[in-house]
Amino acid sequence: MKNNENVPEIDSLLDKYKRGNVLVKECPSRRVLQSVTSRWGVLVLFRLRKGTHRFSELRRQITGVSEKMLSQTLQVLENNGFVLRIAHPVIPPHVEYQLTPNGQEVAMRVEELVVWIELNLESILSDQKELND
Amino acid sequence: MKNNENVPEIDSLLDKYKRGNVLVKECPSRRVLQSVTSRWGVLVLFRLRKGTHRFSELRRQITGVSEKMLSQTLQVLENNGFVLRIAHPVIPPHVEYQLTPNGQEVAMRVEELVVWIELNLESILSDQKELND
DNA sequence: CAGTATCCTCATTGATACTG
DNA sequence: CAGTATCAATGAGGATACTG
Repeated sequence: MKNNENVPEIDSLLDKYKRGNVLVKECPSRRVLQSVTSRWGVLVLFRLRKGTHRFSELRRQITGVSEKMLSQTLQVLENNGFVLRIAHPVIPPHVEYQLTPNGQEVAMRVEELVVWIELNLESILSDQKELND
Repeated sequence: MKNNENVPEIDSLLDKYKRGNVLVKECPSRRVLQSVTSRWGVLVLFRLRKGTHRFSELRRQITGVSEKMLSQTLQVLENNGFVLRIAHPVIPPHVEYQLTPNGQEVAMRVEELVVWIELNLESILSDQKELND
């Protein structure tokens, strides 16, 4: 470590390089990207674009998701500041989830990707190669 | 099964519902979406937007990806018709990867998502909740 | 209703070594 | 160079039961 010169400019360059570059393993942006593009993350963001939803609504609308995965996914998105969790202090519990401003921004872009795929599914499927055994 | 009337309209409705709806578990579009938003899939698509690249180039540029995962990811994207693989019959081997027209379309949308995250990283990080132990 | 806790499985991933 | 093959480890994910 001592024979490695600690040149300020290099540190600064490295920081800049790492700040917003998903191609760099250590860059935080890659973590954020993964939370957004995670298996259930995409679908939750996509669904919340339509507006506020309760836990059980999301659970029913996103076919195949388990309670555990949904709750976990929502927590990650909440921790990243994309989803807002609003718990009404009533019995039985009533919790609503909605997008934050940043959440709106990413969800908008996620939606464009999703919608393109949905609309072009036939074209995509016809291009797919057969995977025999 | 016999007491379940096979009404054509219902079948047709079901088909339409399943055709391009990622929220439905059985819908092929969800598989396609996952291949695109997979851990390394996003990064490969993002990188290939810049143009054709060789295997080893991608391997070096996408920090942290293993040979196995890169090759696997490229195969999936190729099978879905998003990536074109061009192998030049020379020794040593020379293989290039580029986007297909459909690949360009998805990659464009992936890029918008990625770039937004990169540009807004600071805002996102400042919103993040602390996850102590 | 909206979760959490626990246990368990198997798919994804990585390290290493080898090949046309 | 551009992979494949093999094995080992991690963690994503599911089933079930329980709780404020």
